[in-house]
Amino acid sequence: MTIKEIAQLAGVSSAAVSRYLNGGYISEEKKEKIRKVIEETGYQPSAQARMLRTKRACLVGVVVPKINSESVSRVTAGIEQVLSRRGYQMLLASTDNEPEKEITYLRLFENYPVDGIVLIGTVITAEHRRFLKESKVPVVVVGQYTKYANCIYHDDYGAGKAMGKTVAELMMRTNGKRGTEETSGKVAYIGVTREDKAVGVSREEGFRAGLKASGVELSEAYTRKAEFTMDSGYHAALDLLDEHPDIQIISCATDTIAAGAIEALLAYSREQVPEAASASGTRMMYILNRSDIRVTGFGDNQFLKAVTGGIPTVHFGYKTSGIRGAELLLDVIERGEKIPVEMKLGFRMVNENEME
Amino acid sequence: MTIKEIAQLAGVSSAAVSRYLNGGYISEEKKEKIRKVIEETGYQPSAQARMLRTKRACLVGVVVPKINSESVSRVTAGIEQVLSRRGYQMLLASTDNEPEKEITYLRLFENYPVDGIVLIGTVITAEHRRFLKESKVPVVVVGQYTKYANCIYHDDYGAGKAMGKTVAELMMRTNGKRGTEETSGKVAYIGVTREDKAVGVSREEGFRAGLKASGVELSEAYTRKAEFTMDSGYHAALDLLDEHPDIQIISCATDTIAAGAIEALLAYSREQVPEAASASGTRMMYILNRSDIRVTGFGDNQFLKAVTGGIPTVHFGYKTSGIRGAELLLDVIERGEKIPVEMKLGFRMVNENEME
DNA sequence: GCAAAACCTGTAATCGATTTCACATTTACT
DNA sequence: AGTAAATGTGAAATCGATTACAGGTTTTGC
Repeated sequence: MTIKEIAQLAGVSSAAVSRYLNGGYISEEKKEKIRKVIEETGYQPSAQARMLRTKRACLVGVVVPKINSESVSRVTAGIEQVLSRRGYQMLLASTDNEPEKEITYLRLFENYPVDGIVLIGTVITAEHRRFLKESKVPVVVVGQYTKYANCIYHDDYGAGKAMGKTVAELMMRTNGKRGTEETSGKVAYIGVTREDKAVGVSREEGFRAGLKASGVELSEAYTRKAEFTMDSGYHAALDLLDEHPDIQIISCATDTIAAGAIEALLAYSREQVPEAASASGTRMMYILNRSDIRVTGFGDNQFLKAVTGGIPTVHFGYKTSGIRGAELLLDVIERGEKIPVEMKLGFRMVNENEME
Repeated sequence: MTIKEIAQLAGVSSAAVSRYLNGGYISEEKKEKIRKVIEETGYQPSAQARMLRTKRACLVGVVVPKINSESVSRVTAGIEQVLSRRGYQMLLASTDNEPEKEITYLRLFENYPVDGIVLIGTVITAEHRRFLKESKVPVVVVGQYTKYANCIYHDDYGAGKAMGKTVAELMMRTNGKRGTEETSGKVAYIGVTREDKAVGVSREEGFRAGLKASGVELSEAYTRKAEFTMDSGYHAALDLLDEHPDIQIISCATDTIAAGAIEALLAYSREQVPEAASASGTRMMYILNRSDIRVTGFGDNQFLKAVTGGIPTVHFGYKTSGIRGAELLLDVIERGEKIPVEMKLGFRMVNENEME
């Protein structure tokens, strides 16, 4: 069914049908005729043809690193909220943490007709920068700082620092000491690639700074790199525990990694304490009882909080960043806003069992 | 940059450029010229115009109920694996569990040019059926049975039944009894809307059948309905625990709901056993120690398994269903396969601490 | 050496919509 | 009444690509 056929059936010109569809001058009489024909045929105009002509799709593309992620879903929820209120729809492209796929999908969205793109950033390569500079459609980057596009990012350094202080305090409270020698070397950190400036650099450096401010030094031997997966966190933590039996706190760059670390704690105890009988629950009790090994994260994952009761973590305004990002994007799309914007969002410490 | 401008710059016709791009007859000389111009300008052909003409996009749209979900992400991972191998790209639309949005996005994909659609189904309304019957583009439904499209679904009834039997056994082992009176009324079930035929009907009826086969009856007073969220599971479980202090097992329709139930157990114990001191970990120990309240789920969520050590659950071939779904879709798209297919995939019981 | 096949090329039609334009008809206002 | 403004209308141009077609050149085969 094309607009021509509809026009023919209704005995009008295709222009009339188009006007009917888009609210131009059209007599009641023809309106009725067209309405009827469309009703009968179930005609739906081709979005592609319309977009080819009008250059407007009322569509926004969002490129995300993975879909099974609470942080990502909070951001997209924020985006979706704004978009749907303003009559836009949202399409997602997941890149599975492969930066090249990111470029591919950015280009897809660029040529495909979307009015704007939100990139939930991980790493910003030269390729990314080139895209941002040359892109025909407006782009907003969420989660990473960049000069080449409007961006909204979180205060990862500040969050890291706050966590560092919290961890240092936790250690001192546990050990009842305030010296450096006694506490250093008992806190471990599982980070991510430094290519990710927000999480891999700022957050980690903030963490180090926070520790240092409280007189604790993070030793290189006590750090590991992981991917953004639970599995990867599991292996990194296991490795740490094997090598350094004196570890008291494992701080992780994300809650997902922290979940993996918790899993490792379970497995570790199974090996180390075979006499802790195999009855269900016993191991977990043992683990949780070992108050000398604690895990911290970043991101305030609700799932983790629910099933473990919560670990020290940081709440970022992910949903807010989605909301602001979408608003920024629509400003550019609809009002042609030209002034570049960089927005930094704060955070909130979430401590284990904070209700007490 | 359009093909015409490129043609102009290279001193050839637009047809020549098109042939260069798509591999038609073209002399080496012009090839070189065009290559250079494209190189310089960074020209990228408009996908929309191309598709308008060719009716092929090498794109598949996937409509999902939510993105922050392990099951959904496993399905999409399977789809993506097949698609990328065959040179297709994947676009996602998330509906946030709102069936009307599902229709909206299905229509978007239909008019937007995608070659095919995968619908990860929740409920199939009359509206859905109408779409499936009339759709211009091929559709595969994953996760629900339907007559109106190729579909791939899981053996939810069988899985439910197996879980029912497992639960019954667990109860008997705990109570050391085989009678009906003593065991009935101590197992609770948190299900979902019956509009979801797979999870809300088949899975639940299977569960009931499984229990019954072992002489246990699921009483209506011990069942609740929840959404597909942790929060909803939390409230349902709390409600159950409040009303029936004798509950021994809470079986949940999904692992996500089960996570909520575990959270409820934590909160419940905090209220019921105030003397269980507030020291971190103590509550959790208390909970896990209460071997008389257990939680089961469906879906084999890895996150849940990692941080809790695992609960009895069922593993479905989500990734496989994605793979098969994509293959089915491509068969229709590329080879015009006409024979309708219904595919039922099996399952595997996963029991807590099965390694022992 | 000559026909057939293969190789190149540009013009113009096409995809399915929107929108400009030129023109006709009403309605409103001095 | 006479002009201006508002309302309707369809033909044709347009968006940016692909491709059928018609025609020209070179290569191949015998």
